[in-house]
Amino acid sequence: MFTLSQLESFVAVAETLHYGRAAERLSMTQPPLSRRIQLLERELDVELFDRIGRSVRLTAAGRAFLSDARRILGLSEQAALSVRRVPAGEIGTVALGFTASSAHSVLDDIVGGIHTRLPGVDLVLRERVSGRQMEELHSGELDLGLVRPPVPGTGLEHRPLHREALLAAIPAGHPLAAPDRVPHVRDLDGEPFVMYSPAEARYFYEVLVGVFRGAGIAPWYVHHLSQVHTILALVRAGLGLALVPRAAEELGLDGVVLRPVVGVEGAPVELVAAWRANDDSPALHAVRDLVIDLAGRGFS
Amino acid sequence: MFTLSQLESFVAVAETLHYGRAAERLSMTQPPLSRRIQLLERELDVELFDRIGRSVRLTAAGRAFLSDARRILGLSEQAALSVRRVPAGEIGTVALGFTASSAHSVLDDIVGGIHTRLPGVDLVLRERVSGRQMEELHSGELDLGLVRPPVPGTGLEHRPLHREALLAAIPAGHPLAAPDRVPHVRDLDGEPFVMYSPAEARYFYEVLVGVFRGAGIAPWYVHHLSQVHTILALVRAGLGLALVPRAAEELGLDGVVLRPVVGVEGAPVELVAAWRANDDSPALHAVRDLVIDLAGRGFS
DNA sequence: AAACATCGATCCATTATAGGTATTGGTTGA
DNA sequence: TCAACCAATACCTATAATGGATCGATGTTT
Repeated sequence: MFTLSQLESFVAVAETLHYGRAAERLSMTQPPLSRRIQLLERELDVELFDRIGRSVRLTAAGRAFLSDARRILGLSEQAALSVRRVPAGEIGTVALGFTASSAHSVLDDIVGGIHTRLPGVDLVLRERVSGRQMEELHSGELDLGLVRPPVPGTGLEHRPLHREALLAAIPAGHPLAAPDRVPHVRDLDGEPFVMYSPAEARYFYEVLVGVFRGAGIAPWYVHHLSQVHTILALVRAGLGLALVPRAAEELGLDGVVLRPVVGVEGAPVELVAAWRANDDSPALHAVRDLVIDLAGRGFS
Repeated sequence: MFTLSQLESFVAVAETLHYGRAAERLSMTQPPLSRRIQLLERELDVELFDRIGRSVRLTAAGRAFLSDARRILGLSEQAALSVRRVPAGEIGTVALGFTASSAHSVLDDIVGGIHTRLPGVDLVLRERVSGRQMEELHSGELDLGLVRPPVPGTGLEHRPLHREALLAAIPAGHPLAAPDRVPHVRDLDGEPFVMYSPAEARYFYEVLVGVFRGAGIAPWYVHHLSQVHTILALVRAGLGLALVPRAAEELGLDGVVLRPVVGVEGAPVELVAAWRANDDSPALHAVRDLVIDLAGRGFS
């Protein structure tokens, strides 16, 4: 196989059609350049130049090979440059998992921020429930996950990103939705309630169970669902009340009123970023640092 | 800049993840292979492998570089193979000129023959009158021309390809078109006649003038045109008679009858191939030889 | 736990390759 | 015909690549 320096030499001679000047351009003397071209021609088993007298001309084969040589040299230069950008995290692929509920709050900002500040990073987005994300983080199918706590301490690191309040979702005509009415947790006691599924949305289920237990009440669970927009649809249909994260406001659903609830203060819904502790992918580091930085700024 | 053998070594180690086996595959011993990879890493200023204990793993940069390395090696191999095919004429570009009239006879066979028997040759087709083709052959804009004689002897070589008969084009209702009638040249004397243009179709003009002079007749030129299909359109419209090459039968125009004419025997319309005498392009040689070969078989 | 096997890195002597200087031979232009 | 030019050649030197022996570290076996 020929060498890249042979290609460089060939291109230089092909462009100058003068061994002396080509050698000068290559910072060498003319005799070894002649030898290099000869070796390249022997290697390819093809005449690249016509040496008629003291004039040098490309043969048809030389013309054909010139464009290939330029392409190979260009690719090589490109590869050398871009591989240097990998350890800086500017280039790479990151598989990002997210829960359906986080898609309504922080995902837009994260994807947008990566697109503008890490344009060389390819994001692969996968919607998964938190448990499945943990599994796939371990197996390597995911590099970074946006999950609900808790994160088991075996091989995964994590960091809180975001806390959200819970709001009551009330059908528009319902008495609790009256403008002068301030809903209280106790108002939910015994009421029909659209609950999260303990299997597919275990985190929300447990958060709500904790809230109800703390308040000493017991709503009447008429349905168990996992997706916020489905829950709101049932609320609008009048099947019951619900508690949903504040980000549900972004959905802008008519016919449902979202109200703070006395006794459900604070921001009990937490979102954390999780990743493999031993993952040394520079692109992951860059993305993770960016996500944490965005979280610190409140995901403007 | 790195070398291609460094890339080969890198790919071998990346695929085996074992310096010893990779060295074996490269027909060398392990120490110089270690050094090659180290030099490549120093050249790129990037760690390509993690040597943890006695296991070798690709880094993120190594994975990114692997695909580039494979592409560069593949291109190089491809370039080395294809440049060998150039001198055989199997690869290259040939600019082929042709007259409008030859498009109706031999061009299909030529283009088809090149496509099947010289699939690596790119044909650039240009319709030009014969005179312009000669100019562009000299200037290098064309490599091969399908022209009408004569070809001036300065720097161009040529070879006859094809001879064609002239047929009379007669409107369907005309007395000469009657099935039992055999047209004779003298029938054209003084008749309205759609003539070739002496400027744009000089060859046909001169051939017809020669025919009429030999027969001692003088048709009445009602139009001067250069394209066969335009001439036939005027004949169909009843503006006059015409003489056209037999290939006009391919046009299959209704309303016009094509008939042999007594006194215009033989095949007076000649087509020749012409090319630069000093052109050493292998692709041109291959195409020219193929065209001549096809001509010898009568363009089946 | 200790001996052993495995594997990549290092050291060193040898060989091969590439580069430079001087020169030749052929071609072009004055 | 002579001089200038240019690529090719010959020859020598310097640099770099190779291979054998060995080291050091890391798992593995008994």
